[in-house]
Amino acid sequence: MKKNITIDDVAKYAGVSRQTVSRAINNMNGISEKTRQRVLATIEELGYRPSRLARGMASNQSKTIGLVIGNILNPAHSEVIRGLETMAQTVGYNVFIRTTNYVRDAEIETINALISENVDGIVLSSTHLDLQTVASFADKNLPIVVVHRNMSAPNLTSITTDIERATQSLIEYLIGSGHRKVGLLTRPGDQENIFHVKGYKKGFQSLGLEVNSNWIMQASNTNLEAAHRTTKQLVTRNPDLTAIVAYNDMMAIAAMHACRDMGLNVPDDISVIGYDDISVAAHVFPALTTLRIPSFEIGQLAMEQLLEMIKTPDIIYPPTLLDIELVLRGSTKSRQIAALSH
Amino acid sequence: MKKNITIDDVAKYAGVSRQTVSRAINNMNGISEKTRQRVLATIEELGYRPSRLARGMASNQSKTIGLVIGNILNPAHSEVIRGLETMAQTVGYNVFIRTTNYVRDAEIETINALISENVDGIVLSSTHLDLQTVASFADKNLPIVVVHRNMSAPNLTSITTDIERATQSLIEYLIGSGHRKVGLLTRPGDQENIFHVKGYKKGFQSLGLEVNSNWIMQASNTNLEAAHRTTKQLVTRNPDLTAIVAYNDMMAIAAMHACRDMGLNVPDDISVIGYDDISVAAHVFPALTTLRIPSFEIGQLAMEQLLEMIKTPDIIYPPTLLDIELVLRGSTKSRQIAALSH
DNA sequence: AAAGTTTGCGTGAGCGCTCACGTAGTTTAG
DNA sequence: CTAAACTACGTGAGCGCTCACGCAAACTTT
Repeated sequence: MKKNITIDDVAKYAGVSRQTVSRAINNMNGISEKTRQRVLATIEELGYRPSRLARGMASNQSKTIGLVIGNILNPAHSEVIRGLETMAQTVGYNVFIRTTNYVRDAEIETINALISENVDGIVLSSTHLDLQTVASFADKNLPIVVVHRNMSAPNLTSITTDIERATQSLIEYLIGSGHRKVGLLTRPGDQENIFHVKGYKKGFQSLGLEVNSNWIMQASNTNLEAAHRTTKQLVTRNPDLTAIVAYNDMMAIAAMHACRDMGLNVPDDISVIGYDDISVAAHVFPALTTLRIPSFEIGQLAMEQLLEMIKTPDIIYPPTLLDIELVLRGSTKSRQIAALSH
Repeated sequence: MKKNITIDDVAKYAGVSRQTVSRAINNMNGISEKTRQRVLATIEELGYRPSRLARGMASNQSKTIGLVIGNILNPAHSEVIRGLETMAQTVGYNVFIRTTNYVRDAEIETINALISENVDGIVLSSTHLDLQTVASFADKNLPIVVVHRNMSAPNLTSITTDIERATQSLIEYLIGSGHRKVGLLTRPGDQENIFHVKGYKKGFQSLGLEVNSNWIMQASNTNLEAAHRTTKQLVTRNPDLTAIVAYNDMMAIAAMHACRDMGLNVPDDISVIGYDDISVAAHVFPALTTLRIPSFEIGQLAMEQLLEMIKTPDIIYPPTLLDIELVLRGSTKSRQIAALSH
């Protein structure tokens, strides 16, 4: 058992006071350059590492933030985590990751738990909570960054993409390229609260077309099996669909699989579109057309914003809106003029 | 700013001493059932949550463990993390995740950093470090569980699968089903240290066949682009391969893509096999034949073992070896007798 | 040259817990 | 009926830091 070297050991060894060592490691002033060098040298020599726990206790800053996320299996989520963690590591912060399986109450409980664990801030991914509830948690001592949802309040900001508008554009694009009957494979939940659904409907409406509610189908879960099953139902119910817009790339891959199972060729019989542009999207067959969400960047920016808010609280930081880009690949095909004349 | 309720507040309110409150929340004895109930009631009433930091300071147990992993992008790794975290959450432990990009020195530095952050234990995934180095970190105050590598020492154990043996069996199976020229798409590193390569060679040797070193190709990286590129080179160099064994499912998917790009049909012209059985493997086209690694279970067991070691140190815990199962899907096809007569 | 200002350092307190004791009151053993 | 052994609490110390001071020495200013 290695004895732990404390700040007092360093102080004694360097012949200075505890506080002077503290000044050296925290780059505070009130210490001469000469002393600082000497202290840093002894720190190096003794292999001293300050205790995160003690620091947290004394300063009321744990250098830890919490991430509350539905699940971590989707590679797009992993990208967000990676962005967050990359940023966090460079500034010496830790991340507690907590999964909620998208259960609302679990989110609240998790946030409370994180507070009691003295986190300095929280990143909430795709929360189900409303602005008021989230804002009630946000505090000068607990800034919150919400990801994938647009929110703003004191000590609360967000990093988002405009899924609704991007989906509307996508629908307009699909219709413009000859599609008429476009299915939507989406997640469970109240349709009024799903940007994916709202944008889909707006797309049709903006072109003066009717939306057939049979074309919208919500999987019971965002996993691949549910997506596969639901796509089969969707296609069975609407055999004349020429395109399916999935909720994300993972579900889109399962949707393509389901189409194959139903004897449909992608993209000749039916086009499939996903969201995220996860790394496999370009490698599956057919390669998946997708709306690229900059997940890594979202994670990075979330951490950056959170750090800003920790440093300077009580300011209202404007939400960040990142662009979504349509990446055309082999899973989509335009319909010929014949269809347009219809 | 909500004032933090401390243990002293609870003590005062319940009319007992600090220590009695501590006894109540930690289920220690030396407290009557009646008092315990009363204390727990006031805790509930005041909404008291003990500070993880203070607890850690006082007890020298931070209830936090560290995970050192190469990257988190592979869904198989996410599964390990999920298993670890699921287990951790049920016992109130936190996990610090640190990525190293598979750099050896980063591993050492990361372990040191985690130690200074007072973690109670460490899980090392696919480490490059040798037994001696890892064992030198392991300590009664810092048990270590190594995942995907077989190691054992005091306060050090491992959860693994026998990749070498499974690969050998796979090769034997492939040859048994008529394949003769089997390519290996593997990761960078010294071939002597890659179980994947060792098992591959053993498979041929056990059947008295020559291994052609041209059939082995190491991607410069484990990402999809490198796998795609390397597969093309592998196929170009050996146009007569009838099967490719990839390092994992992600790389196998990229390999299938590369084969298509080269005008080869999978599985008619060439079979492709991966490892892990990640969730998309069953949904890509053709569905991927793979050696299933129980990643979630590995994560769970790693956490369980670590908790055991934290509770009862200085015992040698035997390594755990989990089974690998061959999952046959559409990406493989046996070669006909014609090939066997060769 | 006296007074004010800055610079460089040290000291005590305390963050919120747990640990190792101490001490009454109660039960058990001989 | 008394000594020994619990049971149910309370008390002081301390984990390793930072914060808010305090206080000399050096450096300006008028």
